[in-house]
Amino acid sequence: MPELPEVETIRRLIEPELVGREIGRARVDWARSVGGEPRAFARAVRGARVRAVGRRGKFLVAPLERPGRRVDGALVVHLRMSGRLHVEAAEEDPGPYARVSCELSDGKVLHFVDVRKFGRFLFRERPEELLQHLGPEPLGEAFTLPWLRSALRGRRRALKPLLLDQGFVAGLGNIYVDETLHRARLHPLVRSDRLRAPRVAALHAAIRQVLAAAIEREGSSFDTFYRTPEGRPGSYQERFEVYGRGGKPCRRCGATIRKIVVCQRGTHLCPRCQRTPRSG
DNA sequence: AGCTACTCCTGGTAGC
DNA sequence: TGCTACCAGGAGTAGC
Repeated sequence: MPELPEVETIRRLIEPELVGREIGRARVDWARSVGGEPRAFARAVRGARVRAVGRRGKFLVAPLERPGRRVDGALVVHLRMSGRLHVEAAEEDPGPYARVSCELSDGKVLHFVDVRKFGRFLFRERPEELLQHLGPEPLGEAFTLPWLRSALRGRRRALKPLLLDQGFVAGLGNIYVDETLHRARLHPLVRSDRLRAPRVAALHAAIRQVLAAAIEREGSSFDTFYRTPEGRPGSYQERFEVYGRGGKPCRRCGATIRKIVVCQRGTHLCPRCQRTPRSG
């Protein structure tokens, strides 16, 4: 599902399609996608100009310029499980799952397509309020090794749920947590405050390496959901070491990859590379 | 503080 | 073939 690398790929590809365009009429086919008030949403974005398309964690944030309005505000988009963004010609059919469609001043239309309806396509006068709970960007300057060491020590939580917690670090999801933990040779149930310094360094490096490599390959597509806005699948799934590889041999040691459940999430690991918490 | 369960949704698939 | 039951999955919320 779209995690940081997929969202960043979408951001890079869609930004030139949106920056400088003015939003005209907005059509909302599923009220909850815009937070429940279709008319208020349409009124808020009408006449707004897109200044940029940024990313914070798994959120896309597009600051707007709204001449004559009290506050400029921003579009805040979260794709969750199945959300996609498409910029298409007006006569193009976005299909049955288009939840929000915004006409653009260049004649095209921005469609928010979301089969499972978990995603959000919101307007916020103060977008920072929605984002303030997020932890540091794992590829940003604040995510340093000393920060991670002290943050891990300050919590007493299993690594997997902690890394999935967007308030701890922003942008990791189920796939990249599993891949990261395998790379760092850490079991998902190891308690955060029990990690020794070399393991913390391995985790810090693994998070950055996995995310950077995935962005380089335009994210991962292993089902029909994720595509770049140009319709292309990413290719990082070809590099998966554990995710979706239950029953197959670990490429590093040959042991059979196991699939277990941790906090209601499918969790993939190599029992030899990633020793259980007890055996350290 | 951290855990578990529950909710939101739908397409896909397993089982009959 | 056609039906039902169940599952995945991010994140917010509630209760313990």
